[in-house]
Amino acid sequence: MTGTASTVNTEELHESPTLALRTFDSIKSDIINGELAQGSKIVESDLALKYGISRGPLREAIHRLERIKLIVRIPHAGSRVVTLDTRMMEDIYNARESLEGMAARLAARLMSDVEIESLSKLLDQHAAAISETDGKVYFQREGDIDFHYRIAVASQNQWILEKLNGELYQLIRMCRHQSGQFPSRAQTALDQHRQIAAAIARRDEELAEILMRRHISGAWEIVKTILEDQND
Amino acid sequence: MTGTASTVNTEELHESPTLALRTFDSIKSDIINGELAQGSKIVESDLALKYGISRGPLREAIHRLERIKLIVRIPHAGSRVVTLDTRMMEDIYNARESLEGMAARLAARLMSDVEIESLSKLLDQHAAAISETDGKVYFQREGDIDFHYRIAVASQNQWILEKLNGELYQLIRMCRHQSGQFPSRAQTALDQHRQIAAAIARRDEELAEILMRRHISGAWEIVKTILEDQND
DNA sequence: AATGCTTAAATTGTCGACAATTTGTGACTG
DNA sequence: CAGTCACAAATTGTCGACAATTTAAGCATT
Repeated sequence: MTGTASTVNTEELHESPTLALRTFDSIKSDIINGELAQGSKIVESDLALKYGISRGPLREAIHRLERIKLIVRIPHAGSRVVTLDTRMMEDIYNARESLEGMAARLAARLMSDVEIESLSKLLDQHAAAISETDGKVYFQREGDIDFHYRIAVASQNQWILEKLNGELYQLIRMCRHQSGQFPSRAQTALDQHRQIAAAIARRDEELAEILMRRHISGAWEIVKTILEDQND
Repeated sequence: MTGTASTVNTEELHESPTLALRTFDSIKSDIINGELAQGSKIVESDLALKYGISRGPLREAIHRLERIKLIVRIPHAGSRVVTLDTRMMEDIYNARESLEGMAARLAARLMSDVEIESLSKLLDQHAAAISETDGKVYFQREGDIDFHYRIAVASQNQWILEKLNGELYQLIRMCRHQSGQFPSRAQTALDQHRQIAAAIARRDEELAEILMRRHISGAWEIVKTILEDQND
């Protein structure tokens, strides 16, 4: 670990060894950024042409996108980009709450002292970034996910890590990206992160889980009102 | 809902509309039943021949099996049937504990009165089956999962339901099936199920979640010792 | 005899063409 | 004029062949 990066790029940097995986990454970005609109129909031959590959690997890419719920597929009837409604996001946030709560509990049990130290430094960097930009931290989005990502890794639970990082965070990124700017919650979020980190440092599994769950359910309350205001 | 079925078949009964999906189901059964041994190599051309299809749909089936973790895949290097070690099962049970805890909480909040009544009747049927067979309930396996399945449905959380039913339960079934007979825990399990159902009927979200988590973590302690004894 | 390189076999990745299914269109009938 | 059936277009599902990559085996070299 270099310790210099304030944001961790969770994507693979080295080119994927297969066409299908590279295309999967491309389409994933296009969906998250909104270049492929929500609910728009996916026609295999069109996309194959657009990305310059044949239908075989493209189909695999689509299947992988279905796996992480960015695409909805119906046999013989084709596939569409997912449409994020409030109902679905509530499911996501509830699942995230329980999973990350467990992750925080496990992290409190298993994290090494040097990891805990490193986590603390990460939060210092976030604090610095907040005061520098006077609360309008642009990278708060990624920085926030960065903190949660570290907890997930520290849990040493592969299943949970994979679901959070590969699926839930993607959907949350997409939702954030396509819902305009969020109110600057950077300072309160950081405070809560600090409390969680402190509980972990104290090896207080119970408290770490409770604080993490409260943190996420609080975030959901905000997102919920935004989504509801949007659709009225 | 008919109310007559004591065990719910969670698989699709009507033939799947596509070759890939049918083959997916076949291979899935073969893996869970142990006809395809853990860790054995999967060669696409061989399996395609065995199931009488071409490599295209077979590849899709394999991808779906990878998705639910019954197969592990490495690009260009082929795929193998998963090997269930203690480490992995611990991840599974920890994830299950948090997810089903949340499901029980949501069920306590959202379940309709008639659903609660039906759940109670299901437990009566389980009790009858236990006394009939004098504790040696053969279908306890499925019956147990049946109860948990109902809670997952009642949570009305699609994401959680899909992960539990499509992924975690499959792995647990496979683990049970390939670890010989488990000690008859039918009576204690039923008692705990009754307590959970009672908490749900009382709309006590907090208690429902706690009891469900305790129930599952207790089950893990048993499974854990079995797995450890096995590998020594 | 052990190690490293070269080559051959086996296996996966990719492609384009064909078959099966669904969806949309339009004529026909009540 | 509404509803239904048949037909045609578009799209997905399936297949077999070819290309790229990994794994293994065999040979030469130290």
